[in-house]
Amino acid sequence: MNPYIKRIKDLSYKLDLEIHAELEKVFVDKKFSKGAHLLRPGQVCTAHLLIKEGIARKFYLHNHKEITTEIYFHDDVAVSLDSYIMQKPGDVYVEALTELEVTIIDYGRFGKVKNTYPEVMMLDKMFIEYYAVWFEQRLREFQTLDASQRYLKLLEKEPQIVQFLPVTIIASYLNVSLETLSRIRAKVSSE
Amino acid sequence: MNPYIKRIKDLSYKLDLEIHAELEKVFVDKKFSKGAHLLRPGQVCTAHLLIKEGIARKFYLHNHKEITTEIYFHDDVAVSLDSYIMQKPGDVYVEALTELEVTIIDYGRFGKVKNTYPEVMMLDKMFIEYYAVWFEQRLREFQTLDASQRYLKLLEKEPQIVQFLPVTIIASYLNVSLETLSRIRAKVSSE
DNA sequence: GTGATTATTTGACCTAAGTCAAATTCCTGC
DNA sequence: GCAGGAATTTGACTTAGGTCAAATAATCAC
Repeated sequence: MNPYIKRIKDLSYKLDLEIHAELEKVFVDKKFSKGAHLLRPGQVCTAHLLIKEGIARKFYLHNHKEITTEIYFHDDVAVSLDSYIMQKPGDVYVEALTELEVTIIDYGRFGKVKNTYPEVMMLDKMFIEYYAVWFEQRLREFQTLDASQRYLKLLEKEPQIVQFLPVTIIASYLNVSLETLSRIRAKVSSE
Repeated sequence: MNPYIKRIKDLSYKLDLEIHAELEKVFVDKKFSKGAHLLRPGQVCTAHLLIKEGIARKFYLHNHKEITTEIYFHDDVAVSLDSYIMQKPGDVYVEALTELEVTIIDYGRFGKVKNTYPEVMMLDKMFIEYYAVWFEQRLREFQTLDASQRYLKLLEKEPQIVQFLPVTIIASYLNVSLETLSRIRAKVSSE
């Protein structure tokens, strides 16, 4: 398991029952159907979205082209970071790629629990740390790897993405054209 | 001013004297000469480095090529995030590009203050938030802009970088070859 | 199953940016 | 000021990956 995730889980197991009970009150489960938008540009991101079941992605539009920034599976948390932190309108979509079940963690209500219990604040901080390091690593991949290497790394690190999703989305996640991705796949599988 | 920086400054002005005094005790000033390495691969990043005077950068090596990830000026904070959070050996250099004065904020000693005063923990969290959003934006620039657009954006957002630093470093920050950067500059200045 | 629609692959061609090499220009120390 | 070295620019050539278009292949509705 990713050491950052492990750290978060370890701490959350240690929380006492009272805190757990308070957190439970903040959680609200909700279902979305395939293709639904859980968040759109212009909206303020007022919640963390914890994925319980299904697949989702975050993307933004650039010159009418969709650029996928993250793909979420079970236990991942979807959030438009800038919009959430500043509570200002964002510019991304969060979209259900399959039938989806999520736990919604409301900004305001979670904030209250956070301010009451330092452990919860710590948990929140660890989440941001994970996010920051994840982004730093992803940036490095763009700086150091060419298209095929990025694909191979994805295949290795997140085979579920390659297995379950159409090339259009994988290509936009790798920041290559779908034709190029198709050629990369042809080459890789012929080897 | 960047809204994230403003948020951090606003909160830090509000801290009461007691906390300020505690923080002061943690700060240690130090000078480095041009070319010095404040951090090297293999070392654990045990401090935040707050730049007081001069310019520094962070970079890593990839295939014997230096890739500059950040460039720091007055009031910026240099830290190898992954190494600092996990207190494990990192893989980056922090280098003084000029004569340099920094305030060193030790991990362990700062941690104690953080755990005593929730406001300081909050301050620390805000710093990480800034970092995460900064990385997310930088990633977007690589995903959506070509070499000239990245250069023009840098010229607009951080003219000091372009003014004071050699093309080699700017090029490695923009992730282009120095020849390409030189051609971009020739074109831009002839327009 | 069959036709229609959508996703993927393949082909031909183009362009941004890289590499290697040579030519300048800019700094230094003396 | 000048010789030597570094930094920068310019030129010629190559290449990864993009675009546009056509051909298959897969999926869905009925």
